[in-house]
Amino acid sequence: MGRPSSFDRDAAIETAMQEMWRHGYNASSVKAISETLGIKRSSFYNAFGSREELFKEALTVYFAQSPDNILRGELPEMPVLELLTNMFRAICAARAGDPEGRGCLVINSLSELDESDAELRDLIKGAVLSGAARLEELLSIAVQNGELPETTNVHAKALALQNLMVGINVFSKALRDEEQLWLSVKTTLEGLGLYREGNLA
Amino acid sequence: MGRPSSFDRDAAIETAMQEMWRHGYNASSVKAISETLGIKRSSFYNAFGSREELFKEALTVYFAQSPDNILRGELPEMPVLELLTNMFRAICAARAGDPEGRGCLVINSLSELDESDAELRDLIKGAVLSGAARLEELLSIAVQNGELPETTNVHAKALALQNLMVGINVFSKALRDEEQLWLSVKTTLEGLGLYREGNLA
DNA sequence: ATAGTTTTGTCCATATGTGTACAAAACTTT
DNA sequence: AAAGTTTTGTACACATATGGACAAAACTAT
Repeated sequence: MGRPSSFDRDAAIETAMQEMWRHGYNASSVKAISETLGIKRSSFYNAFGSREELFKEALTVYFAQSPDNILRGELPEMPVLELLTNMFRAICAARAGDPEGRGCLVINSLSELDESDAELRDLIKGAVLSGAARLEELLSIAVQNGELPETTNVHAKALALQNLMVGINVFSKALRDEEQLWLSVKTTLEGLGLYREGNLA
Repeated sequence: MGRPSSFDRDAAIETAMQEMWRHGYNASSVKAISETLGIKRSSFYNAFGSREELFKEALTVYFAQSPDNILRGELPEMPVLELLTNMFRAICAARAGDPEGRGCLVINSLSELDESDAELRDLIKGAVLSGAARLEELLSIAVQNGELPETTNVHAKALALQNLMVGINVFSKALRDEEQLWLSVKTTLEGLGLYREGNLA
């Protein structure tokens, strides 16, 4: 029913997400994205409503493929500390491996968005803070599992971990070498008593 | 000689720096800054040459008042670890104390700038990497002073510290409470064996 | 006061960017 | 084929943004 769309909506979101990741939210104007997609702005507005709505859809796509997505979905059967170590190693690999050095879309947005985009900013803030909350849950599980001593201050360590994660996502833009990046992370993890050798599963 | 400027150039740079800090480099157009300063764009170009040149001058002003400026100037007479602990505490206080939650101008720029501003991006990258180098120097001094054991891997710890610093400057945009922010930092510093109680001098 | 210098206001051309309006195009269903 | 629906192309009105040109304004030094 109705005229069919000339483009694949999902593929368009993926492309738009890559553009926003590359150039940032504000630099990704409706005009620019539309031209990248090879569609008219009228089609853009028709398909996505607004740039802000598209960004939200792009975020969902981003989350699904992000190296820290174990902070959102369900957990694999694996010791928690091994899981965390693997996650951090995966982040280092992804950030250093990106030839464009784009860092993390979410963290870039946290940096970029100011009061003028209050709603999006709060969305991003929420994502970051819930990441910290999730890390705290994971550490609590590790305590229950006997992977960590009962005396562990899981709240403090979760905040430290989230800070480490935010840091690496931005630091990776300046420090382009994966070994150095990982050294930085591993050193911190070891200091926190949270580093575990593990299989790269 | 010649017609006198209608505005204070230094004050204008300070104001422009605050605007760029608030809204980011790209959002700070020549038009916007000129209007904030209450001058015409012709005066802007005449006084500063270009937006990029003004940004460089703004960076100098920023560095001078940044809570991490001990990473550039000369060192106060103080144990190194105490100095570092104080610096991190000062960063937490500054970031949490900023009602606008602007984070750090340099780190924001590292996040924001992409290939299209290659020169500025390299400038910022350099600043961040030289921060890491300076931290490594400081830790080496601490080893020489006997504040740290000879076996300390100063390179690894310096990278971890710089990562911590980058992290806190961005994380502070989501985590607005100074106590929580400091808890995150203190936990990491303790883990690295670099935390020292000290006077707030 | 006159000559020289620098800043400033105004105008230009051009490009980008937003959001809406509306008719033509391209479908589906009956 | 006709009616209904959705996408698309084109146009409009407006604001933002860049950077240059150039004359008027506001000073200093002679």
